[in-house]
Amino acid sequence: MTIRDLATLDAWIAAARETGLVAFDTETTSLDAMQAELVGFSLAIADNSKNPSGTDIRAAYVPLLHKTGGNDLFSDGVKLAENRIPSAVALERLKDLLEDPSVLKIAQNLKYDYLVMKRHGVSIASFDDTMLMSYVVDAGAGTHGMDSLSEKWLGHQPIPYKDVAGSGKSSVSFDYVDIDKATAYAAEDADVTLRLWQVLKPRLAAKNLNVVYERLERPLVPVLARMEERGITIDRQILSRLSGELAQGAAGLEHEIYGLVGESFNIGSPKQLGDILFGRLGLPGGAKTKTGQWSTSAQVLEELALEGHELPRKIVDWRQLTKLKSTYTDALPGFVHPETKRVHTSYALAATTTGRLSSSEPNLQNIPVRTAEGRKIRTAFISTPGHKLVSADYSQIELRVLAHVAEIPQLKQAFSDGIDIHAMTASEMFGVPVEGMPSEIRRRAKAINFGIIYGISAFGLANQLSIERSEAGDYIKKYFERFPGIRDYMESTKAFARENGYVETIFGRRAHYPDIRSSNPSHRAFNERAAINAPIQGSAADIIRRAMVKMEPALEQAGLSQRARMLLQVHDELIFEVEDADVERAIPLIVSVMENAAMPALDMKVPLKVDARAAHNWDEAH
DNA sequence: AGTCTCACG
DNA sequence: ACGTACGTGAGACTC
Repeated sequence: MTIRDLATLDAWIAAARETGLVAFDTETTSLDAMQAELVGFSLAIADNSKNPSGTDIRAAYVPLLHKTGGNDLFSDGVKLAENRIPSAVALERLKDLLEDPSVLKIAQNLKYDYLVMKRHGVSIASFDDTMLMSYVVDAGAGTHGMDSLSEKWLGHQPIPYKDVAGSGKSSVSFDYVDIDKATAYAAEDADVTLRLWQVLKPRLAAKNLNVVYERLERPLVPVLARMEERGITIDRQILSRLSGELAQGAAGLEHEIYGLVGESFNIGSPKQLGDILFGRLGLPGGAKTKTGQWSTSAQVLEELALEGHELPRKIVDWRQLTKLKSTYTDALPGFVHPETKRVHTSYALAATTTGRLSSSEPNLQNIPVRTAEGRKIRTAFISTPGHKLVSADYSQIELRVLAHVAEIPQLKQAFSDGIDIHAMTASEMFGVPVEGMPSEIRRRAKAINFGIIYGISAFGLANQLSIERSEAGDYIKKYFERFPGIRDYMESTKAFARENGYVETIFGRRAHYPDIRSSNPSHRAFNERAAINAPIQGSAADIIRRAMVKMEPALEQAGLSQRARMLLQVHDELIFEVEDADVERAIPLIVSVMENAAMPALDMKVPLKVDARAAHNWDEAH
């Protein structure tokens, strides 16, 4: 039903207070929570007040800002629908409900609604998120959007959004959807959300996953919402200047490439490039892509360059410059918010199989760092006047997790003693002293350590080091002789995954691998490597999640919460904006929270180490 | 919409 | 004999 008068809204809110829980959903003008205007909201209530898990659910939609009428009515072409509660009044009532800690609010992807409401002055307290509940129960087994959850658990397909607002060019924002259609759609969403909660709540408990949900997932929602809301400043002048330099560099290379080839073509087209390199010029092809074309990947081109060809190097360089230009210097300014003048990424809490976050629109977890050219992009991420950016990152967190979970004495000892872990690995394997270790030996040991984390294969290691597969196989054999506990750990992880269909992190988070028993050997091997990696990557993800949850209370207690603000997370790194005068005090606190993030719940047998520094921009802080 | 490539941890 | 290093998101090209 549609709620159009205050008395009815009050009655619904009173009913929600009776049962102590209400499903809630916002309807807005944008998928981007930082841009979205609230158009209306829906509520769903389990009617039987003595039995909130009952199936007797009613749902309603409260329109706030729907527009109506045609171009003939007003010069601006719109008029607010009249048959509704004045939005300021409805919002006031809604605020009372959402901020009431004695009523559990249930939403699907709550971070979105949380941000929208926060921007309207409402701070939601006491909530559950069905998307996160599904993620905790089923990470790796499908997506966690409402439509797929409804299909999966309720056998019901909700009204598609495009049936309400249209699609493509003819689509309209939700404020132009008529109220009856909006009600059918929005009320159903709240209804489905409540039903999903009723299904998922007992499943969380049955699988003993409440702790993961309550300590690693749910409390992160407001933390991430605040980070997204704060955003970070970028210097558009720096990006614009870099863009010009990249354009010049790319144009020069383009000219040289056409000169060497003898004609112009689209260098950005892998198809055309492959035809030129391996057809017209007759260069020896390497790997093929899955569609049977010659691969033109950087690795292939680098090898051709090593064989003395002049062209591939220039193509690699051209690719690098155009990548930096299109993905970063040209795209980032488009993400500057018109009002805040900052860039607000969006973090996905339920996107990865392992428990990592992901970042999008824009992705701020893949800002270049590995090349000098790329790092210049980081100089454009700056602190506001009177502040510094502080970057704090875990040192070797995944290898430390591996040392802990696999209980490897030499690794644990090396981390406790603060020894260079790759040099130690090389020393164990090749009998070379750590002092004066040749860099090439260390480089190989480092690649092996990474390979172990990824579920090593001779093929992958050979590829990485550009050596023969047999030689890579010898390294792996040697490694397992020196670290038999790693091989045991990998084998027992595989066995566990085969037996249970999932693996677990140190906090008990599960990552599912439904295809681990595939009869296709390569498919199965792929799942096995992923299953070996997941507890390591996922445990590291758990640890930084704990650090993020603990960070704000710790800053608050130190009186720094207004002066030191967490802005970004990049898997093993947290970036803060800190007032100049507080940097020296904030850094040790941040480091301490991160280094102790796994305690006291977990008794990590390996110390965690965090490096932190402050500077005016991200490049110098990192 | 799918493919290829490449940016990050 | 398979065909792969683990986890992501985005831009350009292609159909």
